Amino acid sequence: MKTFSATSRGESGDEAPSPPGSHVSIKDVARHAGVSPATVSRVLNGTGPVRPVVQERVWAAVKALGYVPHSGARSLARRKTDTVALVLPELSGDFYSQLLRGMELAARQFSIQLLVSSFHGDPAEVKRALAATKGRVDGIVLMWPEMEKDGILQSVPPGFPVVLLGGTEHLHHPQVTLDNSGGARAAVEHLIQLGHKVLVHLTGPTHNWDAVERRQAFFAVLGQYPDVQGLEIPGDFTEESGYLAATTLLELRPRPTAVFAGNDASAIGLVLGLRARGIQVPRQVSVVGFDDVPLARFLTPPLTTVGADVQELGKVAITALMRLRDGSPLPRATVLPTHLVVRGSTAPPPVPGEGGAYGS
Amino acid sequence: MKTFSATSRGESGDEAPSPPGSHVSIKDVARHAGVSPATVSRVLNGTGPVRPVVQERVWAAVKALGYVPHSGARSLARRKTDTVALVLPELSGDFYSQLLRGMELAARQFSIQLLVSSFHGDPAEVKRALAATKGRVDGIVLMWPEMEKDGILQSVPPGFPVVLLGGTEHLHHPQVTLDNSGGARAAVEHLIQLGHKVLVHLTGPTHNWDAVERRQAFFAVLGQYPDVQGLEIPGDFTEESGYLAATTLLELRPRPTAVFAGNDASAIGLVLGLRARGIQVPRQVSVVGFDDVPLARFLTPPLTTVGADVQELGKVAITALMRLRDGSPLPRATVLPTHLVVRGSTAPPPVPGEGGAYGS
DNA sequence: TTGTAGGCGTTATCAT
DNA sequence: ATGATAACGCCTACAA
Repeated sequence: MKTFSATSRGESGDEAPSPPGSHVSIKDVARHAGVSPATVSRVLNGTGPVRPVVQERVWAAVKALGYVPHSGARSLARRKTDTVALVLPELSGDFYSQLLRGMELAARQFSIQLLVSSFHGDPAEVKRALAATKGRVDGIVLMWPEMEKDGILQSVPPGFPVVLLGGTEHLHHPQVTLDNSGGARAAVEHLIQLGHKVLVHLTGPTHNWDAVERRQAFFAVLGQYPDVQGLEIPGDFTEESGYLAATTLLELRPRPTAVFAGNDASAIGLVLGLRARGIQVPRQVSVVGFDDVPLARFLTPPLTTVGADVQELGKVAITALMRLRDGSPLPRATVLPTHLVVRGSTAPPPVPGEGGAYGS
Repeated sequence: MKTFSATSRGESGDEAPSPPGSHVSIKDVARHAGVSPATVSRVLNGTGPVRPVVQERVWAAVKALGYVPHSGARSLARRKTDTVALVLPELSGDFYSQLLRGMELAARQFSIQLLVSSFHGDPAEVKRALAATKGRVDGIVLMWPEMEKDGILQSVPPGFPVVLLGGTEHLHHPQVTLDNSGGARAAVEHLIQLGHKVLVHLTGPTHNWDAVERRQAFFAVLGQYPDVQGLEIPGDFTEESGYLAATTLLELRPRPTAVFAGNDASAIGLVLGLRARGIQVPRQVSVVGFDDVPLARFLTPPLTTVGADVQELGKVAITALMRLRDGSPLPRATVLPTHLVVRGSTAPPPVPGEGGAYGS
């Protein structure tokens, strides 16, 4: 039941000072200021020469009418939207949360807007999302961690600015990624340095690019240490798969004393599963994760893991996209560093005879 | 140095089958199909009658040229963008993460896009963000937890669909909120039921609406229990303020045995601060938070707190906005339930003489 | 320095 | 059933 008196303009400062129902356009401003729409456009955009007196009049009209430019029309005319699309697997979770924050920060710097969408692993959704961005954005940041591509980028015309986020090596677009290999190597070498001789890798999904890179690095490092044995247990990055892996782990022979999990979620699940079976971490089994989620430091014991500046990742992605848009030269790939965070879930292997060994 | 052979169409299925550099419009499709743009528009939108034969021809042309509609132009012509703006205080953090997820889920249902921005407490940013949405969106979800308003909504014309998220009672727009009062009441009553006689409320920022509501509820409940005493310590929702509050708490006389913190972050800080001073939770002091962040259950002891379905909050906000847009009747306010989650950080007060009391 | 006119890519109203 | 034509709101040569 909202009502407006005709004289309510500027009453509480809470609403626009314009008469209700009116959609004021640049023409209205022009008329009110006694000039042409072109002139209004010029003073609004600071383009072209306009006499100071006229500028005053235009601004006055703008304020009086509460005029706000129609960005849609503006975009159409300028062929530039000042908006970029973010097409991500998910929006929730620590990782995406940080990523979004970084992107938002960068977006503010470049004065652009963010159009977000997530596809939850569904290729059809990706295509839909990408198609929906046509004519709405100046560029796209796409994160597609799956290995298969098959025409994901159909609807985006060649030459349109696209930056790939995360490990999708297969498309001809610049990409920004985290150093999965380096991080994984550091993690595995840390375990080896501690003296572990039988390591297990709790893998991520086989079709996930990050998971594949981490797994490859795991075995690559082991290849350099002939006296160290490497096994693997299939997982899928979920906490549950980690929990279940605990059972599998205990049946393995020779008995692993350390696990490099594909990510923190599964590492946490593993720790929980191990504890449920009476196995102590890190006394009997060491565990290292990947991601350094906020929760990692609150776990008991605090989780040793591989961290990265995800916020920075987001910033870099946006910056790269803006470069692309502006036609600046751009490296085909940008790899951001990862670093090992040693906390409490890793320790030297139990010494035989001192009761550290588990099982019968 | 990207190059395209003229015959690369449909080669890898990775790019659009159209010749490079071309921006195909509805006119191109029309020409290719030997019809008028109007007809193409009709078959694309399923509006108006078109002979099946012609439809076939049009679709063929669409596919052949890899045509994708220009949503910008579409929006301008239809005066409908199928996009809504989300103007939030932050994008990162558990709360906003969940909120975003809920909104994204609902957005998918309504086939709309999400334009997001955050303002980090800066009123100027809010105004900028809101102005930037003009002509880009069909509606706005605004979360403005601060008490002051002063023309935040200047740039949005009266009658434009806006839904307020969280406690901002002052604007003439429908709002969707969580039941702060109910949750706070439940928390305080839980402590009283446990037998506590001296309670402390660790407050949030004085200018924050949620904080104010929770504080009011705290004292409202105490008003009903003459034998229970209530004190307050100023905080600001940060973990640090909670940590510092521990010191203040220990100096209070009479000695409080239970604390109702304004949110989880400060509750966690408090628990940490208490522990650093050798005070045991919950044996010596009980603590209850608000929000039920994921971390709460991993704390030692697990935090008793007030939870809510934040994802649902997001869904409801979007749904409300869509209703508004479609002119459906809408309640002025929708309050979503909160619920107490009893975990390990609350217990009966220490019995004097049994060594539970702290301090000298 | 300023105005006029055409166009951005679609949709919608009228004729035909 | 289909095709001109006029918006939608703004920008930008081109003229004046």
